[in-house]
Amino acid sequence: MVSRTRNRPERPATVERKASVLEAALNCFAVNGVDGTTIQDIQRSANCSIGSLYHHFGSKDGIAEELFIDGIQNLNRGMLTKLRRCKNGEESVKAVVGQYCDWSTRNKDLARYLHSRDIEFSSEARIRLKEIHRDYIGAIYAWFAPFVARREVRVLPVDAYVPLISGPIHEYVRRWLSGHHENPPAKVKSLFADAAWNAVKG
Amino acid sequence: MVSRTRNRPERPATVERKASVLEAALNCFAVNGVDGTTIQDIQRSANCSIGSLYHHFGSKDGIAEELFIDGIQNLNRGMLTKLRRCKNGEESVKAVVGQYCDWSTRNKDLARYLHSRDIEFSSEARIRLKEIHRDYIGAIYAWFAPFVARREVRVLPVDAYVPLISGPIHEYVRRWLSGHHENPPAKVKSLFADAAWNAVKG
DNA sequence: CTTTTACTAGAACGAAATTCTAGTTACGAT
DNA sequence: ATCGTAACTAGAATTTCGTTCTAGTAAAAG
Repeated sequence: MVSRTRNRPERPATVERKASVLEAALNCFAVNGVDGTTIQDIQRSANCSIGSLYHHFGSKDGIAEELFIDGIQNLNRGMLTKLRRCKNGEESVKAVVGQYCDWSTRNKDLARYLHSRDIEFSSEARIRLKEIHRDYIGAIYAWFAPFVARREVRVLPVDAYVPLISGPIHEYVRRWLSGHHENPPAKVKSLFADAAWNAVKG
Repeated sequence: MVSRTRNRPERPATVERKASVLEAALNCFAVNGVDGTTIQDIQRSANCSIGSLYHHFGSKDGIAEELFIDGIQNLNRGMLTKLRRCKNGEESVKAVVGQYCDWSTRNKDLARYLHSRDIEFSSEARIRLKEIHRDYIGAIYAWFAPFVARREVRVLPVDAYVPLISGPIHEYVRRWLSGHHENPPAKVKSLFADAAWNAVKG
């Protein structure tokens, strides 16, 4: 477990195989849920052996964790890239909402999986996730700090910004992903973007 | 499975036993997570036999489902009761936020469990949950309809109300329950209540 | 060319969910 | 009151499924 993640670079075949396993796993999870998916399902779907799975991921939860972490990082990266093209507080707040809509629509299965929280994370993975979250939130706050400083954005308890800006669209998307309502996020994007800006503007 | 749920009323001892199993299960889930809890853990903790568990609940997921459904209904009931004491749109919207804070604080383990989504629901349970949700949402909309009719509350796409009103506080509470921030919901209750009202007032 | 290490393979193992068989207890009908 | 039936309890037997283990093959390093 220790030696696997350090040292030598992975062979090209390894990178491919790991990617194909994660893809296969996501498909299985999307169809049968995490618990409903067996190691054999993944192994068959990825055309590899059990030994290979365990060599690369260590456990079933290991696969689930890596998929989860990759997904979060993909989402975060996209968000920061989008954000850094914005010129002011209003554009930024609205971009957060818009990007979340777009990403979730483009990556439905992955979005559903990230919402599902069906994974028993190892303590290592939990620590890793905390780090990722801390770094991400740090970058986000750093981006918004100037807008708050010049009172473009309202001063609030730090923990309140994310819920106020992203809470409604998260809730909407979660419901949409589980089939609760008709309109795809694109249809309500600007409504929620306006509401978010309204909630935090100075 | 079919005959169990119809026909004869349950004996008093049965009601007690089922309740004690659900309580035991919630404790185990809170400590070790759903996956980390074995049937034996529950069985020992509830002082009953494996046969008894399977007689009453059919499976481990059956226990998890019933706990989930009971929890949702408890939450819904409390919300409607609170709501029906309100006199106007503003009071109602703010009551939704306040009641959610209070309930989650009073029932931390259950709230965490409801947020966890760690359950593979059977199709029966999924249908049941849809029904419950439909009825609940129906009652909520019926309550708010008059306020919308007289433009106390803004006219919006139906699917937007819940996310706009409850989205932020849901997000906040979810983060609080998983240890992300300091302030208990009570501390930010009025902030989020005001924001919710602001988002939907006419 | 040899040695080492990454990687693949699938049979064997063990833990935990579920099923099965054999009961016991409550309760309505006769 | 007692008989028959269905609710309920019990825990051993079985099955399922994640994980480990042993035996290899392919590829890179020396």
